[in-house]
Amino acid sequence: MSGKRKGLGRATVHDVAKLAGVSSITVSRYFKQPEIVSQALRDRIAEAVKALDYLPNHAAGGLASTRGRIVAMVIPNISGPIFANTIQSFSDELNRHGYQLLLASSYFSVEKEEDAVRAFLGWSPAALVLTSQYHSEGTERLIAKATMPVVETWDYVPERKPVQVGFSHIDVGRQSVEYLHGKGYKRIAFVQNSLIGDLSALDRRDGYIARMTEHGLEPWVFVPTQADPFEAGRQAVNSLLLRKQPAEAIIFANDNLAAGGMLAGARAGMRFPEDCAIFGFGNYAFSEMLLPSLTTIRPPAREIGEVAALRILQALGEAAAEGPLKHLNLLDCELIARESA
Amino acid sequence: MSGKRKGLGRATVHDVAKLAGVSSITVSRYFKQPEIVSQALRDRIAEAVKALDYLPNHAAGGLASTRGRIVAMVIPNISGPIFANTIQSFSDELNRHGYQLLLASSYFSVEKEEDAVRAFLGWSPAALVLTSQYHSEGTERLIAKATMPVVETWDYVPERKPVQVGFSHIDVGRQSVEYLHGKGYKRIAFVQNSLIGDLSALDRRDGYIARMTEHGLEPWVFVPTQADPFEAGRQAVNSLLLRKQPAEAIIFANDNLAAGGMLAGARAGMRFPEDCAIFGFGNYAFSEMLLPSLTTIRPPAREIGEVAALRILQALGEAAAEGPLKHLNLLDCELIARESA
DNA sequence: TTTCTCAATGTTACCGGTAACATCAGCGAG
DNA sequence: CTCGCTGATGTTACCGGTAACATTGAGAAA
Repeated sequence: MSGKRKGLGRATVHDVAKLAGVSSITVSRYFKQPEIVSQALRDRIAEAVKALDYLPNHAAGGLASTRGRIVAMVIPNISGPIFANTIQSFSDELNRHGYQLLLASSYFSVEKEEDAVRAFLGWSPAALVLTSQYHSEGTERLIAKATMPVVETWDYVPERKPVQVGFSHIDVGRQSVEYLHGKGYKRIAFVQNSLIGDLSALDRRDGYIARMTEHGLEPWVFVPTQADPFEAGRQAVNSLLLRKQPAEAIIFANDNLAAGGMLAGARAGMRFPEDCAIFGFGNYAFSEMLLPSLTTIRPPAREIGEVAALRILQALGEAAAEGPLKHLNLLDCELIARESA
Repeated sequence: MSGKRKGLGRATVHDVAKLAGVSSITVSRYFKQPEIVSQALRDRIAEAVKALDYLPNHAAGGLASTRGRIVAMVIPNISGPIFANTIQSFSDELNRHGYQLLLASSYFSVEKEEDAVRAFLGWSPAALVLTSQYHSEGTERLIAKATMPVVETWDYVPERKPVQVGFSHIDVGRQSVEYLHGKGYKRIAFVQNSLIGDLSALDRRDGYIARMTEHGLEPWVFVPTQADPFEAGRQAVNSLLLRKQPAEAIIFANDNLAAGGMLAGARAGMRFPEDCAIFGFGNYAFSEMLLPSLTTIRPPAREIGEVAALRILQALGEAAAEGPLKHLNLLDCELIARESA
């Protein structure tokens, strides 16, 4: 009932200290390094904490120690079928160690990404996580100057300075070709997604082109004009199959397109894989529920989140159990052969 | 090269102030209320900010003003098919107004939820968002004492003190019955999910039971023992259809179960809806891609996020454009009639 | 007994902003 | 010409913790 400034009205370390008859720093130590506080004081403090319903103010703590327990992540989207697993596992692993997740989405826009990074840096997060290796110049400058660990996920390009946790999209493209080629298919087309900005998908296309060429086969890339993945898939199937020399197999840039294509084809009386083999990417939740179930490549979404969190915790000195080399940063995709190819 | 405490090594308001030849509070005002700073000083400050690459430290600002620009949200899960849209739209709307989202998942565990709430309160978020009306006692106590706005989502029970933004699960159950009853089905079964903890799903079941009873029909609830939704669906279909008096229609607690059931049935040669009508809940991404496409109810996931954000912004005085009553807090679900029922 | 060591605890100042109040210049009214 | 008011800017202290250094006391070593 007096202080000029109001505060939040909550109990502070000082209140706890007074009640427990110790100094405030001891209360602070009770939380950060309980082992250096004597049992007697620990008990008294615990009692006071409970009596006052004390909750530490992390903003104050972070300010004083210049190392908050927040980790910031920018991801293209939350609601898409791809990244949610990464966010989930990343968040869980962090929470387990007492860190909190600050999240924003970029929608594959490097400008939005930069805005988010700028806003996040204001919170001095303990670490910063981005998606892919492609950023704006501004972002590059910010992360170059950043003092906290920076991790790039969903891509693996070890030459870059930030730590990478991901996989090679180019190899995914090659792997898809390899699988279909091994099954005897020759006229293998690739359907790109029309989503502007997802640069990594273009890497997969490049891998496809490279491997096709190595096999002496002619690459055949179709770029849908429809934005809706469903419609785009239909468009691709119509264009690639209703012709004299139809495609024998189609690699879609993602499972959404593949499903759209298959569904359009099925409703038009086509049969897969008899009329054409279908190959996707992403292993979305529905992929195994389709008829025929979709052959695809599962990106290590969950693993990326886990390993990224692990690397960050290590960098922050929370090393914990796991041996430092239990995981490598280059993760494997899993080819899931189902009915469609 | 001197100060006892190191700081983050970044430029501060004081640095900017010195360079611009003003006092630090003026720099602070430049950011919070530019209109009360003279044009001359604004220019000088802007220059200094750019020269030093100054980024405001939000932790310090939040501490001093006791109102940070962080909003905390606890949600059952991120990677499931349901909540991602809510998170996405919520986060987008907040970002648009300069707020950041702090996120944690509870996995339908009220204890985990309480842990998250406790951790979040330490950041003195500007607002707190929870899912559903069911919490632990500890959580109830915490939010009762909380000074910031608290919003509960995905449920609408206006009697409660926290603001609600959601829909009535009981009505969803009734609505499902109504639709099938209107199509002439009598032996309508309900397949509950076995996911322990999702209390709202039980409300849907109760709505089903109530409406069935009102129609003079006998409720018929099947509880799968399998945890995997796919397997659970199969189990339900086998149990409900391979009998003398098979079910004519089945309402599944969610689309995952429905899809699992339909797929199991299809592979066993059953035809839907000829042999049995199938009705889901959730309108998951795959639901329109199934063969037959799934009749279901779309919860207003995206709208919940938007309205929750709007309510919070209003409570924080960021009123902004939207008239206060443009949205109500009780949102509508959309029944999507497709092929399966 | 004296000195030294080390573990337990306290004192002080500071992290980077901003609320509250003070000051000051310019200007119209009396 | 002085007074009072208003808008622009500055001073001071404080938000709630914790780093760095100081102090204390008990037991070990001399």
